[in-house]
Amino acid sequence: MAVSKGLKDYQDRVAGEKRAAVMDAAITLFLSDGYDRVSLEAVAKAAGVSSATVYKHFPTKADLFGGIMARLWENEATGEGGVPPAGDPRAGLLQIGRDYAALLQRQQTLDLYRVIIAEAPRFPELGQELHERGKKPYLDRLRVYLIGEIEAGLLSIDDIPLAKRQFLGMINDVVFWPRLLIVGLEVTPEETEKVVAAAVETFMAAYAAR
Amino acid sequence: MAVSKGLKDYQDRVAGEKRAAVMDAAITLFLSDGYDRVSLEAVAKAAGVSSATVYKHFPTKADLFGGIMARLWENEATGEGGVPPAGDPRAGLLQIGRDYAALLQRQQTLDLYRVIIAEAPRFPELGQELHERGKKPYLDRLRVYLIGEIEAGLLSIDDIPLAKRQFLGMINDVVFWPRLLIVGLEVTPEETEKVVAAAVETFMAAYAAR
DNA sequence: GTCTATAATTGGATAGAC
DNA sequence: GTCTATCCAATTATAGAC
Repeated sequence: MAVSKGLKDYQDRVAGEKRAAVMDAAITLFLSDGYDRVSLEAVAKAAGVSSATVYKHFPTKADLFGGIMARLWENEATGEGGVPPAGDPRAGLLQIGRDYAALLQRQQTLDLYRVIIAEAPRFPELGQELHERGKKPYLDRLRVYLIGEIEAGLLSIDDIPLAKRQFLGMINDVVFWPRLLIVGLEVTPEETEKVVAAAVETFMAAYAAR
Repeated sequence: MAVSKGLKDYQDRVAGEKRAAVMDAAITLFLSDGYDRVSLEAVAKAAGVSSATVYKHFPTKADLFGGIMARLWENEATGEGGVPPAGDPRAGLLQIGRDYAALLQRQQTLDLYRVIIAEAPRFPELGQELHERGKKPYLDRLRVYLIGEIEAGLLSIDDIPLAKRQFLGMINDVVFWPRLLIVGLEVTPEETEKVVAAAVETFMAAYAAR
């Protein structure tokens, strides 16, 4: 009994390790090559297992792909930074804008968006989920923050959802969007900082309470 | 002689028609399914020719894909509308913003961006070209227009390239970007108009000459 | 659970007849 | 130029031994 229990534990541990290895390999490959160009044999090879093992853990390629994306989002720190204190709109907007820009600057964010955009017609729930997990945390943070500043009498905003998107859009469209089309395009930290600061100024010009 | 010349003309005409049919079929398929999921046999079938004929006109699948994208851009009317006259910044910005939003609203624009973003790592020149052909005409139009209004003393802008991107970014991020992730998401004409108008107001708050 | 070996299908690309 | 028929490589997925 003790022996067979020990054996089972061992098998479970190995299975867990192999499963993790498969997922790690799949993440790397899917993010760099896209869904269609990745064969499960390539995943198996990169993970150091046989393709049959891959199929034991993930019935189909689509299941593997879907499982992986969920795991990637777990790793993403979404609520990082929290909501800045009210009282200084420029400072608060700068902080949120910088955090957002930092997320957009990561290579993994770029690869992830590229793959999900490509597969959105075939995996609609993944596109939906990336939108929720990627952008919404910042939209939510921004909403709470803006309401605070409005209550403090420092900002005056009619349509808050629209104002939020304007702010993030001014950043997004320079720092992230072009890099999806032009591979290898670099945006320097200085440029990023300039863009965020300019977004804050334009936003304040429109929405500062008079 | 006359006969063989007539025969050659006939063959040329047929070849041209088949070539056009192949390109039409390929456009439809590539835009809806993406590069990898389209087989050349499917293209041949949809075009009503054999796969060997496809290969006579386009040596490789990549050649076919590249040839098609170039043709799509020819069809796009890029400079439409021209530069609005200076004198009324709100009116001019509204016009350019509406034209831009209209381009972004087309299904074909969405499909094209999706496919090119997905293949940008493998076809870097296509991503570059889409950026030039898609966004740049509006950036150029906007630049010329803004300079006119600045010279007329109605706007005051330090960093024109940045201001341009802010304006288009405020539109783009609401009207286009989310639709790449959330398939089937509709943006109504009313919403679009509201977003464009709001972008104009925010822009004016920041850049109107005092 | 994991592996080796392989089945079954499909894809890109070509040879040769007309 | 176009077609039929086909080659060859790669891919998803499974069967059966350990």
